[in-house]
Amino acid sequence: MARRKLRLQYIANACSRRNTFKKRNKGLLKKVYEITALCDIKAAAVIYSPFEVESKVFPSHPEVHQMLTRFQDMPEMDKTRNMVNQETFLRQQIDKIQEKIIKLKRDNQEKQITQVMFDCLKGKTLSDLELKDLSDLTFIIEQNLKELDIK
Amino acid sequence: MARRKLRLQYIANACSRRNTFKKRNKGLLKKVYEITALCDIKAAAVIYSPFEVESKVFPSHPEVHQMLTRFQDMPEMDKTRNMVNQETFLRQQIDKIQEKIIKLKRDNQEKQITQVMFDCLKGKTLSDLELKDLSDLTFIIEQNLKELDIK
DNA sequence: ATTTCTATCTATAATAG
DNA sequence: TCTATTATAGATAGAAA
Repeated sequence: MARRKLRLQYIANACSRRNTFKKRNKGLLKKVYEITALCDIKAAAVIYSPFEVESKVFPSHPEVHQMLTRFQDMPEMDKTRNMVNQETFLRQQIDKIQEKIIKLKRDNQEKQITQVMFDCLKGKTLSDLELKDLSDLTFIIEQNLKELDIK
Repeated sequence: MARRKLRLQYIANACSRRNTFKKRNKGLLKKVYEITALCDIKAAAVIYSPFEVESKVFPSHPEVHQMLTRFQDMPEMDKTRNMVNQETFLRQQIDKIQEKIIKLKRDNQEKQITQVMFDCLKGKTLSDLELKDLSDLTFIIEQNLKELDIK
């Protein structure tokens, strides 16, 4: 029974792959149901199966269709916020790690922000800046910060 | 710690519900990724989260705000008159700060390398990266985290 | 002080080879 | 089926706001 740790790669053997798919497909749909029941949220999984004529989805097809339709109608930003697939999953992980790194750079942050502020003001006269009020300058600084990926 | 068997019903307690959602959401995404990798199929999960993370807003830095406020409060005549002096002052400050930043960057070289790596990944699609490399990538990320002593 | 969020730990439940 | 592996409930602690 010495089972090796799960290797996360394509299962070449068709029979094993089919078995794994059936088990995991079932487990996945169960998980989707559970999270909707426990947290009272809307969720759906769409799985295109090579073993079935019809792809399995949860919940019923009309409900999923409704959800996806609503999803398409959402503004672009809301889409990216709410849609999660294997691609955005990885990005979320990266974003999360980036946040941690940003935390590590906290001691540098003050100096960097000050740097940006000075860069904004460097060599500029008041009329160059064309500042109406404080918020304008704050906006400029924020833009520069984003370019530096400091946030 | 009496852990009871999972009762599959709405979790009334908001805190527990949120925790459960976050954990299961993460687990669900992992499962979706795994089944796509193992069985080479297309799958996606759409989850409407009631616990949206608040957008990261650049906090107005106290120091910056203080300086800008001081600048704004100057009488109009003094502003223009002091610009030259202020520019000189700013340049000196910039030089000092740039030296400090160079030092800090040298000290944080490892972190920066990691940051660069993530920057390279950012904005790439899944097809840009090779699918089979995803697990390796996750491994690399975890290794980097351990090296950074974040985990 | 208060609250809210996050991370981590461990025992148990659930999954998968 | 059987059990090693994985997921997660519940608790706790500490950080952040």
